[in-house]
Amino acid sequence: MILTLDLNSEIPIYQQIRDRVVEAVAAGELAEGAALPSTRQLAADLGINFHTVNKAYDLLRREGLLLLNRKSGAVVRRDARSGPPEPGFTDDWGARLRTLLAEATVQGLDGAAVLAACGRTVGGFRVRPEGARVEGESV
Amino acid sequence: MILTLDLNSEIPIYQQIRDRVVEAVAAGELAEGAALPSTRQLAADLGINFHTVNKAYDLLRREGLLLLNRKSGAVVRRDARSGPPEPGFTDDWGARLRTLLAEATVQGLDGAAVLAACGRTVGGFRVRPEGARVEGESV
DNA sequence: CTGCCTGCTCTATTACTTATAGAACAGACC
DNA sequence: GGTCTGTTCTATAAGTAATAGAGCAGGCAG
Repeated sequence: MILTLDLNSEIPIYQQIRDRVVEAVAAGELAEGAALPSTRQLAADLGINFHTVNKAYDLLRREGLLLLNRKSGAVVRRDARSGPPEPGFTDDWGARLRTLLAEATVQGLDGAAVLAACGRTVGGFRVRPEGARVEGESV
Repeated sequence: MILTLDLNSEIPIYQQIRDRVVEAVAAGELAEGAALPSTRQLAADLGINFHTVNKAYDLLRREGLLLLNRKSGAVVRRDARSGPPEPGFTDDWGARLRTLLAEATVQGLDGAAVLAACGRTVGGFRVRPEGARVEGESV
């Protein structure tokens, strides 16, 4: 798992970690059952505090994406093939989608360009249908 | 401009105001040149502090969407027909799009469903090509 | 001219968030 | 026993969010 962060970004570090993990799972780089680095390990690799990684992992756990325990460490709990969204997710997500697409529209991207960008992005996911690099990866 | 906020949301109020204005412009409810309520007026209508509205308007101004001055008050500076995006916008926006679409993918929405949602959302914009309710609106 | 409304700026306070840090505990594994 | 794991506690410094009040300069209607 190559994880690139921008420590100078206005986006909180723990949020960036969360986003990168979500994207990696969507892209098929991390499949269900894949092990993530331990909080202390990842923190050391990224040069940040392990509490920050802990916060990111805890957020991912609350979102249903990670399974955390002393036994197995941090493990991916679901991916794109694990089943339909949990109830309540789609409404919230739809609202955020509306805001984001409105932003592009307002800035002058026409509907076709917006949809093309969406298509390109979605097409970029699931590039590794069977897991490559799912276990014992380093940052 | 009907502006509905959730004061109990985890999303900051000033951010919600910004998002609603962006969506209204994308939907054609506010066209270039349309006047928005004054900061004090909107704050009173929403039952919040005028500094919070000020912060939202200032954010919209920095994004190039609003024009603020003592003469004309708050006026919409651009809409979907005002021209192409400013340089640098698309990269940042694309990254945020990637994160958001990854989130849906991971939660089990398949590519077709995601693109359908995008299509529906974009199709919902620009419903009023010529401005209705652009001037002197209340909240 | 007066009064009012406008954006705009300043200080200030309270509460929460972010990121840091250090310490400790229980369970698993070799 | 030693080392790794997640987990939990306290603590601190810096930043953000939202509140509040005061004031200024300019436009404009009366």
